[in-house]
Order: sequence, then structure tokens, then C-alpha cells
Amino acid sequence: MKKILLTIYQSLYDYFGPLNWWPGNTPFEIMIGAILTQNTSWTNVEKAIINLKTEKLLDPQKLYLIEEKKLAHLIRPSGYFNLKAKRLKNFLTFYMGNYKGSSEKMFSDDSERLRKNLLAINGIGQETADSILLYAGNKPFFVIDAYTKRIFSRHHFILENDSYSQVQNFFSSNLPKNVELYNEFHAQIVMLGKRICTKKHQNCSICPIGHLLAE
DNA sequence: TGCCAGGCCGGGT
DNA sequence: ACCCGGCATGGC
Repeated sequence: MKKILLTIYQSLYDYFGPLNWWPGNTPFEIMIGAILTQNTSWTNVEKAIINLKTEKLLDPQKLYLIEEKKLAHLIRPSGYFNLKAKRLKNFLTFYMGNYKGSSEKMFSDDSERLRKNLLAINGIGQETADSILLYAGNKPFFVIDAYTKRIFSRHHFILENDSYSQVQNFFSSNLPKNVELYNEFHAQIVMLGKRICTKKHQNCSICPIGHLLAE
């Protein structure tokens, strides 16, 4: 199993090339993006982030102080804007209150403890927490999303109704614990899910890992 | 035009 | 412990 997972990864990498995730320049931008992209396409999130950048508001202190209503307006293109404005505020309260807006301080905490604390924030679930830890903090937490579950359950590596932790454990226990690998592998999975292994069509004839999959 | 997108929460059973 | 409705815009 360890071998085939790495082979799948290698095939994806050969096919798509390096994806250089996460799109975003700073840890803070990545963390904001992680919340904004919940059940939302990245193109919509980009528009919201551009709005924040244009207003020069992509800054912990400024977003912490801005009125929630105004924040909601700025992130409108990302969808669920009222809900997400609230969630961003919840995160910012945590981030400013505990770390004064310093990602270095935040990620110098014990990672398991930090993960629990992130999960305690209303609006941050397991995928968002792991995305923050992996892509903003370079901590080895494998991110599980809808694409991962769809692709790997479709091909019977996992069960369709496996829990998040079960799926995460499947990857963690069958891969070397390596941040770069976790980073790139998840990015490759998302690309495969978007482009080829979509909800409606499996398109297995052009799937770059089709020959590696059972059935 | 309807379906989908890099989830999560709260209330009900 | 599950199951479900709500949240909302933009692209194809």
C-alpha cells in the first residue's frame, strides 16, 4: 500500500507538474484563504482576496478592527459572506488575542495542541485546520477534502463513509511524514478531482493514474 | 439552466 | 452517533 500510494503520487506529479501550493504569499493570506474557500471554488475566493488587497486590508490588525458588516461586503464574491465574515472574525480574535497577529508565534506552539485550539474556533473544522497547519505552518498534517474522499473511495482505497480521521490516518500511515510530500500530494489530488475524476464523469480513459487503480 | 465548488455548524432524531 | 437544512456567489 505504501508503495502504490507513492506511485500514484509520482504519476500525478509527472502528469500535472509541480503545482506550488498554496496560492498566496504569506501565512496570513493562506489562513484567510483557507476559511474563504470552504465549499467554494478558488476563483471566487481570489476575487474576495483581491478586494481585501485593493483596500490594503489583508492584515491581521486591520481585519481585526474592521466592522464585520464591511468585511462581509468585501468578501461577497466568495459566497456565504455573512457566515464567513463571522468565521474570519472568530479566527482573528484567536489570532490577535493569543499571538498578536504573528504566525511565527502561532506555529511555534505544539502542533497537536494548536490543532485542537483551531478546531475550538467556531467556523474552523478539520480540513480548514489542517490546511492552515500544512500550508501556512509547514506542519505535517495531511489534508482531506471532498476530492480526496471521492477519488480514493471510488477506487476502494477507503470507504465512502469513512470519517475524516479514518481517511487521514490512511494517508498518514501509508506515507513518509514529509511536509513537502503532503503539500504537493493534496494539491495533485485536487487537480485530478477538478480536471478528470469529477463528480459526474470518471473519465478513467484519460486518468493519469487509471492504470494503477483496481478495476 | 441547473449543478457544482478545496466545509462547517446547529438542531433534530 | 448519524442525518439534514442552511449558508450564497460565480462559472460552465
